[in-house]
Amino acid sequence: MKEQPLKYLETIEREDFQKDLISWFSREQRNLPWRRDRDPYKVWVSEIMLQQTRVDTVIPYFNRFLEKFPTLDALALAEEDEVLKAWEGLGYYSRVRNLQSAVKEVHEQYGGIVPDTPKEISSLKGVGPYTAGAILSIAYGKPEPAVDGNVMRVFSRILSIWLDIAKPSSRKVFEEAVRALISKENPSYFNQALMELGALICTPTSPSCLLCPVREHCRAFDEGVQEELPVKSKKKAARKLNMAAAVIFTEDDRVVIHKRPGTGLLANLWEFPNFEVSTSRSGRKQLEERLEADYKVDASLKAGVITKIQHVFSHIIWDIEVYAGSVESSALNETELIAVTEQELEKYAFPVSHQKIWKETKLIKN
DNA sequence: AAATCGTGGTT
DNA sequence: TAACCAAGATT
Repeated sequence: MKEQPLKYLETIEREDFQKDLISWFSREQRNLPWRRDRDPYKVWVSEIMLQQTRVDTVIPYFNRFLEKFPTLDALALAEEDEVLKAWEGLGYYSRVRNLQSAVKEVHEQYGGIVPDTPKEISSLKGVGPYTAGAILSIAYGKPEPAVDGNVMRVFSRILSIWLDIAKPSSRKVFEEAVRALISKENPSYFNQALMELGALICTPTSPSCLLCPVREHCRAFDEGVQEELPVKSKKKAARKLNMAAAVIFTEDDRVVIHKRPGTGLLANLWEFPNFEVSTSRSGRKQLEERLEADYKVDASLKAGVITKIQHVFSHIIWDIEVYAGSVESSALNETELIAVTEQELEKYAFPVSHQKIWKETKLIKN
């Protein structure tokens, strides 16, 4: 016998639930820049930025991004380096490369109009099940589920669903719940209200049940188990990597940088030359060897470590020793390394770890 | 299914 | 402070 995760679904008074939820959202929703209109392009940009990212972090990025790329066509025609620069510091950079790729597709294949069918919109790069549902419901008023972490948390409590929400297979169960309960009159507010509720009231720890507009519909509150839900397995710890980075100046006081590969971690961002190193030997020696082996560049580095920087990713921790050095600018010809002025550095998108490297180097240099 | 892919804020 | 968390998608 299989446990029925949606055994309480039939007990929800659908019309009452919708009304309580939507009227609360109508009263209490935050005034956010992407809620000023329903422009599918703006909704799209906001949804991509908000993936795994807090509202307060996104707001200034969203405003700057829309200033720089006000329309879908403007983004489609922009240079990728400029787009990455606008994303600098937001993280998960493949989001914005996929976004621009998809926007180009809409520009060329759909006449610049974001498609409004699940099949077409889901085929766009970077648009998964959540984002497809969010755009379809918020921009086009279609009754499609948009199941994110908030929605899984809210419904795990309301319907007392004890599935592990960290498992990919769980999402479809929550989508089924949303399909059964979503308002056909206002799917946009219904979906947004679930997320707003998760963000403001039905929080991961210490949910404010006494302020909750749908408390009377909540099975977990009824049973006093709201703090036990949702069930979420933990992911394994990040692994540490020892790195060494070199801030290398040319005789005319330019700085040597390198563009990362187009796939993988921090794809297409710029960086100071750096390598994984062994702790058993001098980081300086290993750097010089790798600069020669990988880039055919004969640079000379100073002996001491300038500074140590730690940078934590989701799945990796970089411990970086930073060295300074110099090179003849003519030695960089025909290599993957380029030398730019300090002023020009500002135009290149760097990961935060390398922003730290430059900041610390400048502090010590001056 | 489990890893990969960033960063900053909170507990 | 280490762990956890935040409007996920891709491989």
